[in-house]
Amino acid sequence: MGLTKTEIFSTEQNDIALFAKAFGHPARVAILQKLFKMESCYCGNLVDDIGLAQPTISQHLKELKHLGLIKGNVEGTSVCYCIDKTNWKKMKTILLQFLNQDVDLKNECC
Amino acid sequence: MGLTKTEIFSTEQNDIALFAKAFGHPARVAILQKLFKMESCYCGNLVDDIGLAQPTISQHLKELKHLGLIKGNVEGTSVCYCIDKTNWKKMKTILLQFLNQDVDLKNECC
DNA sequence: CTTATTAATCGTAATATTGCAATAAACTAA
DNA sequence: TTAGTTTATTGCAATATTACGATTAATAAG
Repeated sequence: MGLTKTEIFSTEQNDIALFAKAFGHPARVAILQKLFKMESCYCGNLVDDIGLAQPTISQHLKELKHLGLIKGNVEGTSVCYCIDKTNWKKMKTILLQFLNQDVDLKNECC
Repeated sequence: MGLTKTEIFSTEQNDIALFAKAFGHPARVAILQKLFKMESCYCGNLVDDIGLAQPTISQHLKELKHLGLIKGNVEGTSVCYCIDKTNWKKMKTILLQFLNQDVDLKNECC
């Protein structure tokens, strides 16, 4: 199989999983952290900073872009990437609600 | 390859990725949500609630337990699962810091 | 036009993940 | 002991992910 049965889960559960999966690889975590620092907007900078080949970085960028977490702006032969603040906030709302479930958890059953 | 190059990333980046990966599947999201509701601590309840086979649920539980997010308590032939609040808080601290990076992001570069 | 630069895409190999049937293990009850 | 209950483990098939070399596409510079 290797095929997730998305149809048996709610939209919310699938959304949480999709966003979490985006952060489920250290390269994508590193890319996002660099973009937040605003020091390496260009794809080439990310390739230099992180020790992965250019096609690999490009692939990770594509995933993040597809999820809407980053935006890419073509400048000549370069592409400037940055965080999509609006979508980041939307994602945060969804994930924070999930992470903060423990606040109203009183007792542990075991 | 299919092999993540963990050695080129920081401990923090790998930790974020590991926890996020745990939430990267809707079945594990569903399991945790159920455990927070305290209605289905037993493995069998989870199997009934979520529409996946018992070995599959057992496997997801094993991953969550291995990460320390849940605890399992044997009661006869059953096993009662629940959230490990302490470790959940630790995980939250790490992920929240990552998710809240946008608060001091002033301008977008593109 | 030619060459250089930068990033995306293609193709492919290797590893990881998901899912379940079959089975085993551990305990309970009769 | 035997039969039933519940969960874990094993083994396997199918899909997904990760990574990169080779190539392509697009633009810039000469």
